[in-house]
Amino acid sequence: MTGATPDALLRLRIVFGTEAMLGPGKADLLELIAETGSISAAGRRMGMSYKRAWSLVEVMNAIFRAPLVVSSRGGAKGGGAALTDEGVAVLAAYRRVEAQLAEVAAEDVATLTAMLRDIPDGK
Amino acid sequence: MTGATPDALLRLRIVFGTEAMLGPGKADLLELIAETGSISAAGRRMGMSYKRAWSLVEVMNAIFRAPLVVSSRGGAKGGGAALTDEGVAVLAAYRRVEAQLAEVAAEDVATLTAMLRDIPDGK
DNA sequence: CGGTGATATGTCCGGTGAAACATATCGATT
DNA sequence: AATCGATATGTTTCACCGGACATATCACCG
Repeated sequence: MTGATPDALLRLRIVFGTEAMLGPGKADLLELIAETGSISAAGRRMGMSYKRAWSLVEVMNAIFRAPLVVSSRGGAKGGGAALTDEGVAVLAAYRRVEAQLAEVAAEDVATLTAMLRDIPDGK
Repeated sequence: MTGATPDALLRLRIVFGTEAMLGPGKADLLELIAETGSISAAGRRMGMSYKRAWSLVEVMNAIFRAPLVVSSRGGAKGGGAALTDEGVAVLAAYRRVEAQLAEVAAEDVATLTAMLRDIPDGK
């Protein structure tokens, strides 16, 4: 039961190059980092190992000119992480596209759903 | 180098249940089956084994009430496959959503692209 | 009736990505 | 200086997906 992402009806991935891409996983992670102020806490909430969460952050920071996440070690609470302005902007852009997608896709998705054999779980 | 899909800027996946989903791979496959009249030819074009192509078709036919692809064995040319009306409809719906997505996402995608470190290949 | 070419399926095997485990490091606070 | 919690990173193991093979089957046509 990895249960990575609950189950969004529409999953969007923005592919930049061969390696660089932004999907639901990284977006959710960004959001949770902003919310929790910690990479590990964010990863925990998503049910992924700290290692994985951290490596995703590493990738994101690598593909963008400016880092999306800044982190600090040590200190009273051990450390922490936060989104930079760029991180906030990237997350916002992704969410915006997601929302607009949901809007324009609604009709066709309804059509497709109606053609399905059975509804696995009343989503 | 599987190189399934060259590199679409926007990859869309419509998730129905836990197993049932429709993404670029299945959509492209449907399109190529319609075009070639053959599962194996379609798979070949996409650089995938016949087995894989066939299994994708199997899944699609399973999750929808009516099969999207009908196939026949034997005959002068050995056999063949074609899309049903439902198959055509599903493909059309998917492509429509894709197109609309590209439209509404253009601006934000441009923003994100501008924030990237380097352009891998002038896509 | 045998050749043909594509569908239909099964098995095996290897590579890949992720999980699991293991540390090392840092620095404000106490 | 000792503690604490989170960052930072390496290594090893493992499960799973997909590719490569291997066949069986079918029906039209020459």
